[in-house]
Formats: sequence, C-alpha cells, structure tokens
Amino acid sequence: MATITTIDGLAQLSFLIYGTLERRAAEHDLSMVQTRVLGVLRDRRPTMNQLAAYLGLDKSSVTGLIDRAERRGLVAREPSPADRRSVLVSLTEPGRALAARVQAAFEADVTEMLARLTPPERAALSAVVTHFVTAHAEATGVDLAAGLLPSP
Amino acid sequence: MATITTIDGLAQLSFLIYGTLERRAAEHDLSMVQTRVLGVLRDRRPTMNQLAAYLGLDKSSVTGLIDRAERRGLVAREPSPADRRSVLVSLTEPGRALAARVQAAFEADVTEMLARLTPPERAALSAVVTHFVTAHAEATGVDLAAGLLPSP
DNA sequence: TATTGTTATACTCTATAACTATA
DNA sequence: TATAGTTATAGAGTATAACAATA
Repeated sequence: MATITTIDGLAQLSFLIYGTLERRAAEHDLSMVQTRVLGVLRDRRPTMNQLAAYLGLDKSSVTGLIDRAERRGLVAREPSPADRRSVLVSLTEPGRALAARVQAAFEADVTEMLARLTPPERAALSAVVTHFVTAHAEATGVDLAAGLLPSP
Repeated sequence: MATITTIDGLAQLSFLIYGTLERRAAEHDLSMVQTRVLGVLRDRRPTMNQLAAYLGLDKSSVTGLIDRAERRGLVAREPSPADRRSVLVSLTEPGRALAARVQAAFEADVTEMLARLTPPERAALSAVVTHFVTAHAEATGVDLAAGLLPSP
C-alpha cells in the first residue's frame, strides 16, 4: 500500500487509459496509428499532406499507412478537383463503422472504471480534468478539440 | 468552447501525459518500449523470460530489444548462476543515468502542468487519481506498483 | 520431455532521399 | 522553381515457428 505521488498517479492513469484503447483497437486488428487515422478522418477529408500534418508524420509514412488502410477497405483515395497533384482521403462506410465500434468499446471500458468512483469523486474528476486539459490548451495554443482522437 | 465529457477529458489527459513522456524519451533517442525496459530494470534483474512477461511481449521480441539496448551500453546480459539456460538482464550505470534524466524531465513537465491548477484543484486531482488507480488495481488484481513505468 | 533463449522470417511503422507529375 | 505524392531504402518493433542448449 505505497503512497503514490500525483505525478506517478497521473502517469499510471495515462498508461491505463492508453492501454485500454490500444487493447480494444488491437481486438479489431488496428494499431494505435491506424486508429488515429480513422479518428482524424471521422470529420475531415484532408489531402495526404494535411493528414501527415494532423498525425505529425512524414508524408512518406502516411503513404504506407493509407496503402494498408485502403487495402482493408477502411479508407478511400480520390483525386482532388482543385489541384491535380493532390489526393483526398476519406473514410469508407466500413471504416466509419469500425471506428465507431472501437470507440464504443473504449467508452464502455472507461465508463466501467468511472463506476468504481463515488458520484462526488466523478464530479470532482470531471471538473479538474476539464480544467487541466483546457488550461494546457490555452497555455500551449494547441486545442485538442472533441472526439476520440483529437487533432490540432 | 465545446463541453467535453469526462471520458473525452480523460482520453485527452492521457494522450497529453503519454505524449509528454514520449517526447522527452525521444529527445534521448529512446522509444517508449526502450523507456519501459529501463523503467522495469530500475529495481529488478530479471531473466529474459521474466522481462518479456513484465513487458507483455514475446521473448523473441525482447531478444531484439535487449540486443539494441546492449549495443548502446544501456543494459548488460549475464549468465544466471542458478540455471545455465537463463540470462539475467540489468541496467548499466549509463542506462540508469539516462533513465533518471528522462524521468526528471518528464516530472518537470507534469509539475509545470499541475502548476496551472489551484491548490484545491491539485489536492482534488491527487485524491481522485489515486483512488481511480488503486480501485482499478483492486478490481483487476493488477498492481501497477510505484515508479515511472509500473509493471505487474 | 519441457523450458530458455536465439534465429529466421514476415509484417507494420517510421524517416530520409530521390523521383514524377503538376503548379 | 516549388509543391504533392510515391518509391526506394534502412532501421525499430512485433509475432510465429524452428532450433540449440540445458533442465
């Protein structure tokens, strides 16, 4: 029954939540980066270049990522009408459905974890976490926005 | 100024903390898994097999991981006196020093984030996070124990 | 026979550099 | 010339299957 510091607790909490999503994604043969791709595309139809910026990856890495996702039928490439050099990437219906399944399973897991807290604890956690995240967003200028896999 | 749910907030918080560690580790040319290896070895001298269990990886994956860490002088292999099939893995002094530097930088980052909260908020966060993590440990039987990179 | 660790092989993920096609 | 995307190549990380040495 060791006393844990706030920092250790936050680190453990992060690994716990991150690992939960990773496990649920793996159940559907999705890596974390493929899961992020689906998350980014949920409400966007970016070019390959823009997608690389969202993911913080080199464009050559994204070529392979989208190759594999397209081979599985999760995303589609289309030529951009505006610029014949560009390629637009979007989610297919199976891709959208898969993303929804993973997100639902993940949310169920976290809901179950939250159920172990008392209602006042849940309220306190919600308030502090919200402030923590928004304060960080303001301080750094990076808004994580809403959704499973936020992006700048 | 969208309202975020507790689940979204927790997910964002987790990505934020996880990404912070990942960035600090990368500054020292450490991947997350190599960082976990150093963390596990901080207070253990396991066999390859035991290390694989701590990391949740196949033993063949750990062979390559330790090959690369050993090549960098961060860890050392020794024959086990107890069983001539076994190999004991331990941190070298440079490995220990590197792990300490990464941990210190990470803790400084999180401390800075926590400084954006009020003292009562910090106290509330600490209490709830501790309960969250310990409640999960009790419910699942997995004790994350102390330290930067907890293991079963 | 069973276990420990390594090797062989295959695939994902990542980056750098060079290339093609457009702008 | 500059930009968008792909290809070539190299290396880390992962797993499965086969193997050698030891128990």
